[in-house]
Amino acid sequence: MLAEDNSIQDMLREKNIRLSHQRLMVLEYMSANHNHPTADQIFNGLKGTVPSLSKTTIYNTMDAFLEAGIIRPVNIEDNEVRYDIVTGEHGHFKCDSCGRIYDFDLDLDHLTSGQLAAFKIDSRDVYFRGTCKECLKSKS
Amino acid sequence: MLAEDNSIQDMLREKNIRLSHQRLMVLEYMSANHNHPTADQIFNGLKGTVPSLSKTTIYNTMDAFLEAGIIRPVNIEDNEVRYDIVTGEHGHFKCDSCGRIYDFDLDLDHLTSGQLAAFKIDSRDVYFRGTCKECLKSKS
DNA sequence: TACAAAATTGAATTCATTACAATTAATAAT
DNA sequence: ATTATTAATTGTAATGAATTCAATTTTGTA
Repeated sequence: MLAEDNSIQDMLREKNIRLSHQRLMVLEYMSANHNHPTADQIFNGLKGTVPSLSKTTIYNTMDAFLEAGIIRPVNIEDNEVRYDIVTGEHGHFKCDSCGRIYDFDLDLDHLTSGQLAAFKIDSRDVYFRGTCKECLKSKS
Repeated sequence: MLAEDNSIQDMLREKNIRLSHQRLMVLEYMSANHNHPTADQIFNGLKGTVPSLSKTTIYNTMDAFLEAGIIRPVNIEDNEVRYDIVTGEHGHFKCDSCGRIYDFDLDLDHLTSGQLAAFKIDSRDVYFRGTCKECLKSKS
C-alpha cells in the first residue's frame, strides 16, 4: 500500500494482473533483490512483514508473473526453480563453490543454428557452471 | 554379459568404474536410446530384462557416470533430470507441444563473454524452448 | 577359493511443488 | 456507499523425484 511508488502497480495493471497486497510485496522484493531468489527465499524474506503469507501464494504469484512475462525462471539448479526479473537477454553462471549466481552478457544471434530455422523459439536459456573469480582467488 | 560388445566394458574400465551387470545394461540402454531419458524411463525400459533392478541403482549409476563424464545431465525440465550420452557440444530444444527434445549444433566460442574471463568454466548448457517444425505443420 | 571392498536393493525419508476447498479480499454494478 | 461477483489467499494434504541407510549380494583381488 505504499503510495509512493505507482510504477509497480501500473506494471501489473498493464499486464492485466489484479492488484493484491501480496503481489505488490513480492514484486517489491524481486525489485530489491536481484539475486535470483527461490520461492522459499521470497517467502522467508516477506513473512516478517506479511504475517499471513502462505507459500502457496508465492507459487501462485510466480505463476501469474511468469505467464505475464514479468519474471523468468532460472533452472540452473536441478532441485529448485529460481526467479529473475528480466532486464534483457543474459546468461547465468553458477559457482559450484560459493553457490552464487552471476549474470553475464550474451550474443545469442551468433549462437543460433540454422537447424532450428523452421522452429518457433519462445525462450533461450544459457547456463554455465564452474568456479567464480572470488573462489579461485581464495583457494590459491 | 554379452561378450559381443567389449567396447562398453572397456569404456567403463578406462574411467575406473567397476563392472556390473546393471551398469552395463544402463549403458547399453543409453547407447540404444538417444532420446535423453529420465531415470524413470531407464528403469522402466530395463526392469523387464533385469527383474531385480532397483530405482536407487539407476540413480547411483547415473551419479557414477556423471562423475566420470560419460553422460551429461539435461535440466531442460523443471521437475526431473534427463541424461544424455555426450557426443560433443550441442544445445537442446524442447517442444512444449509434443514434449520432444531435439539436439542442435552450437558455436559457443562466439557466445562466451569476456566478463567470465577469470572464471573457471566446467560446463555450458544451452536450452531453447518453443514449438517444433512438426507441431507447427500439424497446427496449420 | 576366500577375503575385502564396493555395488545393489528396497523401505523409509526428504523436500519442492501442486491440488483442493474454505475463507478473504478486490473489482464491478447498483 | 453497499452489495454482488469474481478472483486471490490460505493451510492442509497429496504428489513425485531424488536421497538416506542398513542389509545383502556381487565384484575384483590375494
